[in-house]
Amino acid sequence: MPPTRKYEQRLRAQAAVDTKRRILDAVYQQLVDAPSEPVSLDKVAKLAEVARSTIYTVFGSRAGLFDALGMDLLHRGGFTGMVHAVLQPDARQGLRDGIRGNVHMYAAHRDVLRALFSMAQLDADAVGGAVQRLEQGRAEGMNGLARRLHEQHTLRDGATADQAADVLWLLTGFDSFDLLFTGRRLSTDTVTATLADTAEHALCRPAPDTRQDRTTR
Amino acid sequence: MPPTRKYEQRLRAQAAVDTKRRILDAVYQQLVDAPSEPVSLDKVAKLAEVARSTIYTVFGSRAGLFDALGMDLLHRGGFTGMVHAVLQPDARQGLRDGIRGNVHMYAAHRDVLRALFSMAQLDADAVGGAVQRLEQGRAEGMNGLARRLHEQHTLRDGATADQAADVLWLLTGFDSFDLLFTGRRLSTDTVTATLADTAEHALCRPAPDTRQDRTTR
DNA sequence: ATTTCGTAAGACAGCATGTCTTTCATAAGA
DNA sequence: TCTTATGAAAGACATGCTGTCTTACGAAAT
Repeated sequence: MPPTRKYEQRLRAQAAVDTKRRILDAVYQQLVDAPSEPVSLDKVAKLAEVARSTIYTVFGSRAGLFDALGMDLLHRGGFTGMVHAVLQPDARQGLRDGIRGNVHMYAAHRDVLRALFSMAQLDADAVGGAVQRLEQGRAEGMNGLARRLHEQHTLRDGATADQAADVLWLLTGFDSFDLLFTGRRLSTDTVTATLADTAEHALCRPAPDTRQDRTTR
Repeated sequence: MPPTRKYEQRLRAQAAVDTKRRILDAVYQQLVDAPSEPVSLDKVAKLAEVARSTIYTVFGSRAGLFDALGMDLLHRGGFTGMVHAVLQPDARQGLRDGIRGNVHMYAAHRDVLRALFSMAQLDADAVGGAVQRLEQGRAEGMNGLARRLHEQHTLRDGATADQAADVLWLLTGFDSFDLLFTGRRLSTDTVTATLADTAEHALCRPAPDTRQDRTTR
């Protein structure tokens, strides 16, 4: 039967939010503690001090849980600041600041993002649409940046906006970051410098004033 | 008790090799048919027309199977030709030919390699050491190429051999290929051109004669 | 003719997922 | 204060996959 009287939540709604948080934090922690072994909801439930069935009532499914984790990172992980960095008036500076912001964000959540991206590759609907949405936003951002680099006559001779979009898409991807960060054990600053230098040399005409070679290792 | 008399295989050894082949082909096929859903040994066994237990007696474990698949690709996938491409006298030409060979190999086995690499990231010992060995070979190859680019004075001013090795490592990775090939739906030729152009502009002094901008899309 | 070994067939335990039902405690409404 | 809606716990259950083990057969080698 339908509810016979209205019933607005106040305190208990907050409790529900807390439960959600505890569960999300538990998955996050589980991935940080054991980055390269499979996550079972049983462990997550115990870590969050929650019944395993509660995960299902709150997130609907395993995929829903990881989808929520992705959205959580998207909102709390500094994505919005990065978007603003890319959108600043000077496209060339936007390129560098965007890459820097990107790398910092990737580095801060490396293990969790690695798991999310790999899961998405391996099992299409294992993480809901979180990764897809995230990547689509990045694609649009890089297309826009490429167009603005072109409009501001920053691209080198022979480079088109389309080509620039491809290269930017490549160099701002999580995998590119991780290939250098984890694969070559470079610091975040060195990764930033490497990616930014590569992008500028590949796409832009020689800089008028800025020195663009990384110095630290 | 130990074998009481010597017993050399001839015909049956060949049959064993055939069985092994059928199983490896079945996993390969399974990954090509359903690239983004988990593989169960049950399906593989049915596809290979083999008892599931046979997979264990032949490969020891699930990880052993995928490890063998990786080794199989390494030997039959054209890796050796690629190594020779990189090692030719002219380092700069080795760079371009190496990238071209790399991309062709990645494209020919895209789905299977995607699965192997993602599995390796997600679960450390899910594919044995196949991916690690493969990647270590690539790392050494790129270190050597970077050194030779440096010795032949091909690197642009301000670029060191170490930096070149980092960038080459990045641009010859499977993930970089796939970011462009699958993520941007570029053809293998366009991916080759994009990666090679990016590498040259990022690392080399301006080419004396060769035109180095991709034309096709 | 006898022995060895690759393979089939299947039982079994362990673990994870997903669904469902029952129960409890607590805050909101009356 | 009394009732009701609801978040959450607890746990049973079916399903599917992995990994190990045992038994049995048939064909090739001796």
